[in-house]
Amino acid sequence: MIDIPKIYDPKEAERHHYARWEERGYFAPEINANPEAPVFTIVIPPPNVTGSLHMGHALQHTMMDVLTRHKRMCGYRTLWLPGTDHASISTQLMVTRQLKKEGLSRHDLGRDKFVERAWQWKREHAGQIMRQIRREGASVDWSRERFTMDEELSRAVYEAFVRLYDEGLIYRGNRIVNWCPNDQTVLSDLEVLRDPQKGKLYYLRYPFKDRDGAITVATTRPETMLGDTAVAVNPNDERYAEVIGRKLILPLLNREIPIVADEFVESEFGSGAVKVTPAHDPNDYEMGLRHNLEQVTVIDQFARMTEAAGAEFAGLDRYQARDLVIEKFESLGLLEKVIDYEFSISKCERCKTVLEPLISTQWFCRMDQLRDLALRKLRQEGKPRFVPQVPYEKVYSDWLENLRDWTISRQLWWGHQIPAWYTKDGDVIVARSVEEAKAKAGTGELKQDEDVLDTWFSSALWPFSTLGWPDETEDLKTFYPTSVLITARDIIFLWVSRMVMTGLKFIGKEPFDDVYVTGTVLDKHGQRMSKTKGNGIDPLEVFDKYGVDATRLTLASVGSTDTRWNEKQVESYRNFANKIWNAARFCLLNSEGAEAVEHAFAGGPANFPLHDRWILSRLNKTASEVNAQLDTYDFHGAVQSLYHFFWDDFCDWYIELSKATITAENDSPERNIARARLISILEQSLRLLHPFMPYLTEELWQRLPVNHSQFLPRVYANAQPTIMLAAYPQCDEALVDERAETEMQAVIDLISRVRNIRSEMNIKPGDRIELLIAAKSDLQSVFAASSDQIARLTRAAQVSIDGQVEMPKTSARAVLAGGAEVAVPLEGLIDFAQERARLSREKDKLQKESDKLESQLANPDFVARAPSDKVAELRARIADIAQRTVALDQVLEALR
RNA sequence: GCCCGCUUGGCUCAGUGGUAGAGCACUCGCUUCACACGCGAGGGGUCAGUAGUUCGAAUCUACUAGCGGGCACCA
Repeated sequence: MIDIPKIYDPKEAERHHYARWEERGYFAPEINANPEAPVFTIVIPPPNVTGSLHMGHALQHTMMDVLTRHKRMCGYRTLWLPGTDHASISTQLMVTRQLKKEGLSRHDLGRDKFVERAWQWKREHAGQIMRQIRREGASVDWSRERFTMDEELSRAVYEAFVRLYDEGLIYRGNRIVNWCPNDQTVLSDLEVLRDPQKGKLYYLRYPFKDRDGAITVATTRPETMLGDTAVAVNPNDERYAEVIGRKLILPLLNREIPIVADEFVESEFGSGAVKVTPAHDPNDYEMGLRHNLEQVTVIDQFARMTEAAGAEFAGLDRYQARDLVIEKFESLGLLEKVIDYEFSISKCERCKTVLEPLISTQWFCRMDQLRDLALRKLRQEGKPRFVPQVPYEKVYSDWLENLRDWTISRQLWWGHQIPAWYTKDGDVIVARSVEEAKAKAGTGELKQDEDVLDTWFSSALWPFSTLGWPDETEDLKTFYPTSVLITARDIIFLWVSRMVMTGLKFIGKEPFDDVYVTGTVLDKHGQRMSKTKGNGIDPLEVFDKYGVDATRLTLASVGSTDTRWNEKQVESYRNFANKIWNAARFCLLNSEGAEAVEHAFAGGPANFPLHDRWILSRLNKTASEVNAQLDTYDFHGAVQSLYHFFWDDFCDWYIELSKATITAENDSPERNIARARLISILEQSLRLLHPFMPYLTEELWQRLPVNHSQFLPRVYANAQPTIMLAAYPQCDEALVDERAETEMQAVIDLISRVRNIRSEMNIKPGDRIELLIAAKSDLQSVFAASSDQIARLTRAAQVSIDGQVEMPKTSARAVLAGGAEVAVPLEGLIDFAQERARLSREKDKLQKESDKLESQLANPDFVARAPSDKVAELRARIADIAQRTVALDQVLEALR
């Protein structure tokens, strides 16, 4: 006899199957030998090499794997391509930290050695997240794993850079940028964090040059006044109309600065006059350009005051300088007032340092043309298609419309060094390689730009650089555009939009048909999980505690809406996994004699017993639902359909209904065919479940006494049987049987009502009862055919069925839909009062429902305007209730 | 300031014009020969509020309130 534990141990299954799938090459698209097969492609959003798996990854990977496994089983050639990105800033941060422990700075090491250390660090750490992805069960094709700094992908980066430069879409310029004084690099607008702060607003007086009095300006950053080169007012502000053009004396430095008029200034705010610091504020920078103002840099790249700030300030930290400025204004009587003020401050997304706007020379990518490509694609062809469309399509297009040029250089060493070289004369040569640069320059004396590119620049090329671009590889032709991108909403701008733009630019096709935006798993208080808050849940710990499959079901259920983490939910899916395990255990313990399971339902359903026709109908409807749900990214709905089918239909009813035949001692053909059918339904259910629960389903499927290769399409002729390559069940319309479902429902209702009587009349579970059933001809034959099962499931010793039955007075009764009645004789046991109360409650319920329906029907507008089938349906329901009410009245009368 | 989302039983969430659902929690009864990570039977919601559209609204529209998010920022 087979020995199967009562409790499913997920670790056992997780240990074995993944390695086997991977070794045998099942994840690679080549496993499908049909060159005509449709193609399904996903590229993974590359995690940082520095990172480890968090809940967001687990969520996205679950959905990607569900889709990939589903399509693979549906006969597609599927490619899910894994990889990581090099994460310039964070990796450099990590390596720098490591060096610091050795008492070294990156400059002590020098660029080459530093980069070598970074590679070493990458080799040591990339393995971790790759192991974690394996643990998830992700069916990614490891043979195509990529890293953004691989030679091939780097080639794509340089190619893209050169092409964009040659077209004038990349340029080098001197502009105001977001500078991180800690990381010592520029950041793009998207890497800036806006952090609300409680601060102060300082009102400073600037005296006129040639007359008494002063103009008051308000500022949150007094130290920047040292770099002021003007004061601006609104041209329509009458208060200041006559001072426009006059000169002020900038206190502390005694610099002469003009009063200019600019529409940007809002008269209502502060004093209505704005100090202008072109070198240290983006808006002032713009204003400075409009009025030809001098740019005086008073803060340096370390956020310290420069010589230009004056001898007293030079070398001070910006915050020390602030205090000193205020102190001096106060002593000069030029500090009008200081008020509390809330505003947002720009911080570095990674290290949270307050950024310093600085003017510096950087490389930029012009976005106007690229943006237009993306917008046109969206407006004319609706691509890519966002799911859910609301609100993401609008979020995406709104952002594109207001797009500014992208700062792509970074003052870092780890990353793609900008492929620009400078000659001694200062000429710039942009080329794919140093050799090409030398050839272009006609000289070997070149110095390469020190900076590297923003990591997102290489990520933007990911959907095609990973497939071999710029070469026209077979992979590129076959797998691009990819089918769907699954990602979190916070990188729609950083990443999704940029991939679309580069894809359209370089390939002429959008990189993916669909973009599915997942919801976010929040903590139990509704807060986003984050490292700094320390409220994150480690998916690996959840895997350990509840199993990977249960975790996957939980995450798939999140879908596209934010959901609070609820461990009880995982527990319930763990229980579901155990339920599946035990259902299979039952089937296996009763599998002796079951032969040719794949032919268990041969011969068509016409002569099958009701419960077989019913479960086939339910199974095929479920297959239909789940296929449709997965095609529309309704992960939550698919999980619900599967859960309901397996637990409620298959376990609670089909298995129970089958037991009468299956557990028979004798080796009869009826018993054996019923056993085969039970296993067949289980086998198909496992295939339906597999994309969500890969480990459990493989484990059980392998144990089934079936000819496994029968379920594998021919294109896998050389593969060992595995459920992951078996065909995904499709709906066979011929097996959808509404009549069987209606009839089965009547049987289920009957059994439920009798159980209700047993419970309410306090009949002991072990006590056998007698059932008297009265039903009209059609229902009568249905009940008659199922009488053994009815007896078993109501624990009845005897079941009598007839058209008309004399119901004993001492019986508990129930009136069913369709006018059927059931009585449970309870000689001497029945409490008349209790039974009357029970039936009255039931009658009240019916009455309430009937009243509601009647009032609807009483409305002439309803009858006139509602669709006729709705009206008919209503009438039928009323009639049924009326019939049942009459019957109930008779029973009540008899109990008097 | 602009834009968006959410508000359904104690909790976490489904449900998008026609009889309010699930899981968990709760009550009662069960060591019934797959499963106590279980089985059977129950209780519990005027679907945030107001007004409207409609024969009919949890579902569509408008407004209000609360919560959450995005974007732009006022120095």
